[in-house]
Amino acid sequence: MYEPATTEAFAEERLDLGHLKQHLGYFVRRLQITIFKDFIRELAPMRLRPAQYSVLLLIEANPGSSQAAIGRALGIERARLARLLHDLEERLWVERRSDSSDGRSHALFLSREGVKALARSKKLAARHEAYMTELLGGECRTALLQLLRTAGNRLNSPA
Amino acid sequence: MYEPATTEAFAEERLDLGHLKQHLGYFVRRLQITIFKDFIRELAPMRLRPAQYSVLLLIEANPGSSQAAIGRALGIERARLARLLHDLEERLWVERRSDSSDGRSHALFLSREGVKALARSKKLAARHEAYMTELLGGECRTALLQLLRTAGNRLNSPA
DNA sequence: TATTGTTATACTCTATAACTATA
DNA sequence: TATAGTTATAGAGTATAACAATA
Repeated sequence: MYEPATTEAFAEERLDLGHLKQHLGYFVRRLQITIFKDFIRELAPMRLRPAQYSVLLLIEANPGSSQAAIGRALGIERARLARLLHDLEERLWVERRSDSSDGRSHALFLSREGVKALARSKKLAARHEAYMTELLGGECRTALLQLLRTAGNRLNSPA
Repeated sequence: MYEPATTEAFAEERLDLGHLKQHLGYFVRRLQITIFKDFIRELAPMRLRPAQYSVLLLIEANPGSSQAAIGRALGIERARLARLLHDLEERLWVERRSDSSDGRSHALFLSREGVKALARSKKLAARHEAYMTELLGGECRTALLQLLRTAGNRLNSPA
């Protein structure tokens, strides 16, 4: 009657997610963890975490921005951003210059080294994206990206 | 020429996300944070975090499961799950009984109080889902849920 | 040897509060 | 008074390693 085999198979069987299957947050969280783990693994040679990478990209796209503006755009608390930038400044990748028009603000720029480091990081990030695309399938990834942008717009526009 | 107004508007303008717009992980992370914040806010009366809630749901759907099985299903490290369950056991919501067939395992069950607490929590979680649906739009939410489940299956099936 | 569960440690991220200096 | 930036602290989540008990 294959009882032993059946028992073993049962032991390996996936558990029922139950009511969790109805929760968007559960699937979003699992996907986010998977993506970040792979990103962190791929970017490990640059010792760059996702938040640090996102800050570099925003400074690149918006040179001279204040810490407050970067923090608002990325949803990073100013206290945390201050320490994060301190680290990037120590690596000589980011420069904080005092803003002439507002003595409280720092204007942020990438240094030459920062530009080079970001270029290397982008190549690793592209490998990460390629691997995720391979796992998810190109159509699935594209559809997800589209939907998530829409969701982001709807969640942030009223604010 | 409206120069002052233009300057003010520019100061309030959203920054360019730059290359970040190409990264699935960025949008997934932002959505996950938004959803979890609302969940935590709504479930605050139960002092229940997302991970704790997911564990309760899995025990409900799979009574008698071991900690190892629950941890594998949810991707929670056994070390963390041990402390998480210790807390739920202290509240008298979860019971850990020794498994007769395997002396190493604990079989997990909801207590009567646990069942009641979970029922109350589900009502709050439903309010959270309703609010998120309101923000995202029902069609967007349904499409997202569908896509995220597909993504989850593709990411977990090879493992 | 491998697995289950526990304890402990360290690091990241998040959330506050308190403080300064500027506006 | 409000904002920009800094520092400090505490809590949650994650990743390890080490250990005892059991398989």
